[in-house]
Amino acid sequence: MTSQLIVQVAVDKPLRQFFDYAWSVEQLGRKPAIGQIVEVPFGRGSLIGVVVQVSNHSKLEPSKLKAVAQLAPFPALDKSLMQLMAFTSNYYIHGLGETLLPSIPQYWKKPKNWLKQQSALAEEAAISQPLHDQQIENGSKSKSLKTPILSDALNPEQAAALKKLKSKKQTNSANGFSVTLLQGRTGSGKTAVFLNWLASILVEKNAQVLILVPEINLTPQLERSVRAHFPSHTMAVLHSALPEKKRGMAWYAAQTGRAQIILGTRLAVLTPIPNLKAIVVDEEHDASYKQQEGTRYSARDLAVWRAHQQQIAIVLSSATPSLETWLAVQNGRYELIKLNQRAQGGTMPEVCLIDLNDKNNQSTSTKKIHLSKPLANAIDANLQKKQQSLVLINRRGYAPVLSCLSCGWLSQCPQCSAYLVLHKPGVITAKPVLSCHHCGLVKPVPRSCPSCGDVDLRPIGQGTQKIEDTIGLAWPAARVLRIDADSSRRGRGAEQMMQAIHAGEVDIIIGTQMIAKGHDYQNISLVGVLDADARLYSHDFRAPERLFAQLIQVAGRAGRADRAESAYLEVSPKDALSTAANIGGIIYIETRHPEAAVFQFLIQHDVDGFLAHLAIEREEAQLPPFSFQALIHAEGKSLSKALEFLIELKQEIVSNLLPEQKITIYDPVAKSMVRIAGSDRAQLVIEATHRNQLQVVLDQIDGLLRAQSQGRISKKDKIRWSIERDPALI
DNA sequence: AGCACGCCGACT
DNA sequence: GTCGGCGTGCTC
Repeated sequence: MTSQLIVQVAVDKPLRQFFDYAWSVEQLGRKPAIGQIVEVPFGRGSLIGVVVQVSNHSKLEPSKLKAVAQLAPFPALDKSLMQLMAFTSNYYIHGLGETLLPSIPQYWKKPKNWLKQQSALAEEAAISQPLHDQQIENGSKSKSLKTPILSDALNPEQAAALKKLKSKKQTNSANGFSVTLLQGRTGSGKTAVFLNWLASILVEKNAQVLILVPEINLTPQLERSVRAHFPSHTMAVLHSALPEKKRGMAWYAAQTGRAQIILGTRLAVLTPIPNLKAIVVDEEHDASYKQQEGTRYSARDLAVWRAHQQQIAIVLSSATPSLETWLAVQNGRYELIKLNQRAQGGTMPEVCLIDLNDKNNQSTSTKKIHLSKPLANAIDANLQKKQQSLVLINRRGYAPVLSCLSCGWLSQCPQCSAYLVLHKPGVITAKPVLSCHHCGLVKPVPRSCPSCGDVDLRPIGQGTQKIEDTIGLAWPAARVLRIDADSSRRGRGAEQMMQAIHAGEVDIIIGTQMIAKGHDYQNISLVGVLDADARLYSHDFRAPERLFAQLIQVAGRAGRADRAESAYLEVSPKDALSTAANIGGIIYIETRHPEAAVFQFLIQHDVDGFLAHLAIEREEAQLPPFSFQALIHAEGKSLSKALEFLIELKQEIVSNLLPEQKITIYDPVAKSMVRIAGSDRAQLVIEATHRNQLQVVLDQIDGLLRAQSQGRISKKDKIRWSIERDPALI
């Protein structure tokens, strides 16, 4: 006689409890296993859940117990993935079910897709087959297929880096965990180094490797080079823009070990990869590794945790490392491998600051009113040389900081290292106010500059909205292409635009910061950055770090070596000399604060100098990574209700706080973008000096909030709340 | 989170 | 007289 088997199942509901179900081995044809994906009856319908515990008894009356209805047609999620999920759930204070289930592709949450036999699924698995198979199928040998880049194709610096990475495996054979920062400027060949390293790991039978990339629009390019490097390996690509079935099949290929290389965006870090042997996080500093909904995890941080837990090596790659990673190197927790040369021998672009305070730089032409004189002249010259120019503009979405046009004064918070943000009348009070998003200070808007007395105070970033329209008018003969975030996000449009750019069908490209990412613009010799100040002076203390990374990236685009050839082709011999002098490209940055550290280090291309500078600033201000933060978000019908909710919460937390807990709880503040989709949003910043103390307090807060809520909506005033640990944006 | 049950207002 | 508001409680 078989004893009654009970499983506990996690479901995708904002409940902390699991649900008990009976498991019939006869009916289901399999023994219960933790990690098994199941269909269970729930209420009047049914749900997909994951088994998180197996036992032989339930506290529930047997009559209330229902039975597991069906099993997903693949193995249970492996133990180490379940541990990763448990960690993620605990660390980010989000239910296990709400962490587990969103990580499973939609396709597999539809039991009608479970009917297929495993053999049929294996055939459909979305993996790119080894190239020799495709050749046999097609009956043709493609000449366009690149041979893998072998280590002897690397320059000496790359070869040394590769050797160092490979040696890690032997020296740490007992303890396979290591984190290595692969730091090198754009074009230094980081990709070739880590792909060759992965190749050495894939020599092991059945080994799987994970490559994380920031955005979808970056993937096609890297995907191509990964394919080219691994002609005889299977690969699965995972990102959220994939059609449902494709994503399901790619996930299946990873989960069943069929895919040797898993390439994906942040969500791929939560993919089951049973034989994972190495991880690469490309562009590790990139903010898109941060999930901004549901379980708000950092894929980079989870990747490091996963590598540690599985005792494997992880490589973080970046030209401009995050301060967190850079400091971990300084502390000796991570290792560093640096690439300094430009792999293809190009030179670095010159960075030129245009001081907007200087009257000589201000535009004289009415047509080019939005552009400084030096930049307008440079574009003129570039057009004559038949070279492409890229103009980066700023987009709305940055909360305006108040600035004095005559002396450069900025509305800084007297008690924080953040800037006060200008709120329009009616948002916080009837009058416009300045408010600090860190500590909650609210001040009236000064009538004149507190520093020099001038009355010409203006929000930074004002007046750049229409630049897109007017720049086309300034050069009527030029072929102007606009690229915005939306169009570049959609794979097709972006690809076509890139082709047009590469084909030389475009003279001036206008776009937001988004366009600086990922793509190579091989013919661009001039980059203009308009209104960089709006991204420098922000209520968010990480703004300078992001701006620096973006500008370095932009500079990298302008300085690619290949461009030199095409420049020679199109320019007469006489001009060739001046063009040649210009080969590294030029990047012009318009600013009223040329003295800012960001720009000064940028001129020198001094990434480490900038990071060292940042580290000192952050330590002095006791900001992350020298402290640990969390946000409590609140969203309700009115700002006052949302603020009131957080004020009460703060009082409760403070009264529950133990004296030894070194926790700072700031006053609730309105969010930069207060109103979204008809509800007002506010937030509360919590800061701790120790990670563990933050964990304890956040667990307390979670308990407190759940006690007075239904799901994630408070009973009183129906405030929707959420907790965000290690926020990337404040 | 859904979804049902349940007790008070303006209405085909 | 009912249709329907959303407050409270449950889901194995």
